Amino acid sequence: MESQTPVGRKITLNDIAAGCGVSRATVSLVLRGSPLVNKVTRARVEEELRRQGYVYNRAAANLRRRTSSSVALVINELANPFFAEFAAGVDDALGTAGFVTLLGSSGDSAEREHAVLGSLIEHGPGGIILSPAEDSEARKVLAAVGTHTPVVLFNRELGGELPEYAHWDRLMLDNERGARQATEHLISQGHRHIAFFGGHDHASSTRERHAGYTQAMNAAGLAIESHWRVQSTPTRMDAARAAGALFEGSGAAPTAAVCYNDAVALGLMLGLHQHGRQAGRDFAVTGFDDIAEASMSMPSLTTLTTAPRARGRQAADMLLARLRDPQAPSGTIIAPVELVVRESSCPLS
Amino acid sequence: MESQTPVGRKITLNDIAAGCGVSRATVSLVLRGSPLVNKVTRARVEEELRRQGYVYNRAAANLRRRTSSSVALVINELANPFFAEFAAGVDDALGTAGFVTLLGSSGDSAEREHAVLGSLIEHGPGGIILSPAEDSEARKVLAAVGTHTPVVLFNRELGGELPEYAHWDRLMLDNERGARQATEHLISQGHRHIAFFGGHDHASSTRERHAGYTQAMNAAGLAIESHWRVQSTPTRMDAARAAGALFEGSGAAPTAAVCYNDAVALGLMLGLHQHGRQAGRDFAVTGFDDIAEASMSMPSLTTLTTAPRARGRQAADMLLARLRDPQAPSGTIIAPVELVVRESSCPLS
DNA sequence: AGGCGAAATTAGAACGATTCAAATCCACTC
DNA sequence: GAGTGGATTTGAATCGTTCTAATTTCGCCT
Repeated sequence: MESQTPVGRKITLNDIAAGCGVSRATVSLVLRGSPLVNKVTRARVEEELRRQGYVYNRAAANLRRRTSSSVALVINELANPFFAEFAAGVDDALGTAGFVTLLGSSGDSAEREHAVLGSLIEHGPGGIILSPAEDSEARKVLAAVGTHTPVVLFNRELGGELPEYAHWDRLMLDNERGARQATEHLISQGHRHIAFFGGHDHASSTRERHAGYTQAMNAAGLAIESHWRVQSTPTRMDAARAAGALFEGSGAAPTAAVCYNDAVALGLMLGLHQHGRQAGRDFAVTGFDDIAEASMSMPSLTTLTTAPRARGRQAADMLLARLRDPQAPSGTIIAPVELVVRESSCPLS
Repeated sequence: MESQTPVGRKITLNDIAAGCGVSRATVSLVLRGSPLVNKVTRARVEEELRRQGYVYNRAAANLRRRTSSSVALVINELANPFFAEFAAGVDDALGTAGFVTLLGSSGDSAEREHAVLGSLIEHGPGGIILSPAEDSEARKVLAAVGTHTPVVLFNRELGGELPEYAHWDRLMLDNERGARQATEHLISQGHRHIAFFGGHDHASSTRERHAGYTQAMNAAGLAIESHWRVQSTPTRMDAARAAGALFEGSGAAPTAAVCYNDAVALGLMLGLHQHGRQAGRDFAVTGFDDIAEASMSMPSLTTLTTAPRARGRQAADMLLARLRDPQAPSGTIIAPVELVVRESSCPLS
């Protein structure tokens, strides 16, 4: 019997109230399952709601209650599987908590990020989860989001100083420890000439991973040649292009490389061919992220798994906790990463 | 001089109006750049907006104007790079049109999809872009979104019949033409014995691709041996397993294969080794999708690129056009796919 | 019949913007 | 100095919900 009119105006509380001879307030109470309303009235109203095909207008409700039921998620590069997984995790957790995700993608440009934040903030999200663009600055982000909306930062630090009254939460990966583990693993495979490949030193995550690598090398008493540090954009293409630089220095050529991330590692494996080497046979490679392709590549890639989907859920949970208690002291969580050994990290031949 | 109060209540039009001795209406006009307001008043108001750190409340505006500035995007599996790219494209196009993206992920479950749609619709999106879950049914989707919100379907048809009053737009891929092009390419490379490898015939996309292959073969006057059609689950593993079947028939062995998709093609290339052949040397292979790995594999894979990011922009554009003219007849766009020739489709040796 | 308290319902003012009609202002002209 | 007309400004209603304070209903007791 539920006939929906194929076409017509939007149905509001007033229509329902009029439709069954009761006040707007009562209908509102029914909608929110208040115990105040009488059983039989409730049934009558519910029937009418169904009959007219009512849909709740959450925006109006939020306006009146001065609440929000959305969270903005701003990702530096959604097309990267790592962040796509992260986004899926965020959306999952927010969804089950009854929040809706406002998506924004910055394409790793601070300028675009600023515009996106400005647009999203006008929709009044309860909070923001931000994976910053490479060159994003604290001051500008703060200007865009204002001081009323809590922020959870993921994956990267912002450039510059954040005023202390803005207490933002952080969820970071244990970059340093991960890179150290990867390096130690290569050392245990017999390698002595190990490069650090890819990424840009001005990004905090790159610096941390490089630091972990350096620590492991120092701890093992191994020297590092300057041409073993090759920077690149964190994409496969650029990494493949940059591979040659590893073998151009005057000193010893490396026999292994700790890569900034999986994309870069896959690109390096490709680039090695053009310099007469084959990853997993006569050159060892490790990545970072454990994207889906890592286990499927030839050779399969030794890397650090970061469980991006779980991180997404975690970031969402941090934000939800903050919404519940805005006054709680802000915190930083460093998520552990785990080494997954596959074929690409062959022993020294 | 722009001092933002680190903490305090949200600023509204009233605060600004009071702050510079002008009415709420005038401030509203300034905000929307109306030519009605005097230069000097405008300057004064704008200064005050900045001073108090005003942020526009779009929800309130939308309520009054009965408009919407958001679009819901529901994806069956966000973690899949193909859909992640698509989502990035959608968000890009919507963003530049001043819309915000409400994200939802259904995890390819019709049930979850229903819940997600129900939740999103309450936020009053102007329209919905839906990449349906595998088992999603027209009737249930319609019940969730109602008849007031335009829908663009992507990539898959819904099960069951859609009432004719719901005129939804569609954006699908040209499976048939793509497979035909791949086949024609192999023929032009000199191949005469060409197989169609992988996929299950009960899936509509497989049937369409297989039809394209058959057309090209017929048009070239080439006969097809029955053992040149090998089915498999569309995964690399199963494809590698099934490769042998190509060479087991009594008739001529194929020298090339059109594969259902890239995953299957990569699996086949792996499986060929075990039957004494090498893809890109003495056996030609094509894929479908142009996943990231296609260009990185050894040999690199000739395939059909679906440009998922461009599809995303296109879907968004279709929806925006529909919002501009709700009465326009609904349409279906079959997006072209493009052949990318790489190493795997070698000439007949 | 009158009174009382609990249960159920409702009127009406918010929330923060937009919009229309009406009110003001301000040179100028005659 | 009244009249005119264009340029500005504004009061008040409105969007669809929530919420407070009040009002109505009703069963039951004396």
